[in-house]
Amino acid sequence: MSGNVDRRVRRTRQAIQRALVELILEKGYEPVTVTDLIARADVGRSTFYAHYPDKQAVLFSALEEMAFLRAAPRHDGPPFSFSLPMFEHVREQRRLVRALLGRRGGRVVMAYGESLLEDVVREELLARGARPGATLDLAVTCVTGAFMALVRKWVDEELRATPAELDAVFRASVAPGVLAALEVPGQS
Amino acid sequence: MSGNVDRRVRRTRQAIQRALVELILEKGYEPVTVTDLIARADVGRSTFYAHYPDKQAVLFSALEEMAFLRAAPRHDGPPFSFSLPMFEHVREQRRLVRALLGRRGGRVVMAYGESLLEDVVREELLARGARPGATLDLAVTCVTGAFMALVRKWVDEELRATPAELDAVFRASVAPGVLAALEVPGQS
DNA sequence: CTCCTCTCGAACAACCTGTTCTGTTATGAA
DNA sequence: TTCATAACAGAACAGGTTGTTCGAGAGGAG
Repeated sequence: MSGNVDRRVRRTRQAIQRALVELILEKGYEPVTVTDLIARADVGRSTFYAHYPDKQAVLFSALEEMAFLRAAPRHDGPPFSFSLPMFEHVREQRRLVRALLGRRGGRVVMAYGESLLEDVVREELLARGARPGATLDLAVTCVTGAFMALVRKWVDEELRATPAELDAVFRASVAPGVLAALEVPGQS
Repeated sequence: MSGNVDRRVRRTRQAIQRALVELILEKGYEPVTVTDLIARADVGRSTFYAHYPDKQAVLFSALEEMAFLRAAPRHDGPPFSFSLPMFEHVREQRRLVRALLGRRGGRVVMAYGESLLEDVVREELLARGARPGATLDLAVTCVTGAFMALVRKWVDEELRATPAELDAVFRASVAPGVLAALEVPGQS
């Protein structure tokens, strides 16, 4: 009894989520219709609405798979060391991430992903001694914006690079300025 | 004869664009229908399709007003000095920018705005002596991503700050790292 | 095996789209 | 001012999507 739910329910939800990812990769998020989804998932129309109120709800359920954006940061190593593991994780789940965060993805998901990452960044900066305030908020936005932009372009294959290269340029680009602006020591 | 077009044409197109901006601010881009648009603009259905093939075409026509993202950078002052004038311009056109680039805006416009800004950033870095290559591409993405993230949050009023504050934190956060990573001197 | 949940598939009204048509009005040129 | 014409309004249209409802049937839990 995985998850304590009927096997049929698992099968149905999984089929719908899988179908959504496939269809987003083919046509982008917005053009995907519920009719497309149930055709691809081979599921009855009423069945769909028994599980999800609309298309967007499927999106959010698929989002759980992107929980790596919530990974707890380490505060002892070099700054923003969440970066390398995340890029590696993104590479492993490239299909999913491209569907959700890539160019063809929806706007809502991007905002959600950004907010997850913001928490990670803010937490690390606070742990390193930054003081809460407007400047911290701005800096967090910069760091998050830069990282997410890299991820978006990377999964869309507008950038060709290895996780290590992405990580190196990302950290080298934002860490010095941000840490100095917040008066935080570079290494612990 | 402004623009050498029939006055009725100007009136119609303007009304439709204005209606789109209003409706995006009220409900977001995606839920806006052509039927909404023509009702708000008080324009006949056939008239709409005589001017635009679809909703998205209106969006792109409104985009022309955001040409300030294409402003030519100066290469003599401090790095990334396009930032302050742009933030000021954004403040003046807050309504429009929020509709197009803000949370309720569409994904396509965001990509378009990002690509405009990327050109500006890349041009400046090349003028400062950076060498073309993968590292430059990554750095440009970081800078652009950080800037656009600030703009998005600012117009959506998730950040409260003056253009000068935004400019200061933005430049302080990204300039040192990026210039160092590209082996470019800090000041000319 | 039995019961109950889940699923199927059809049918539905309501909405939106993009096109076509006819008749009307405003515009710019003469 | 007059006038030909380009632009407009408004209705009607087929085709597609949405979200709901219903009864019949299949599949899993116990």
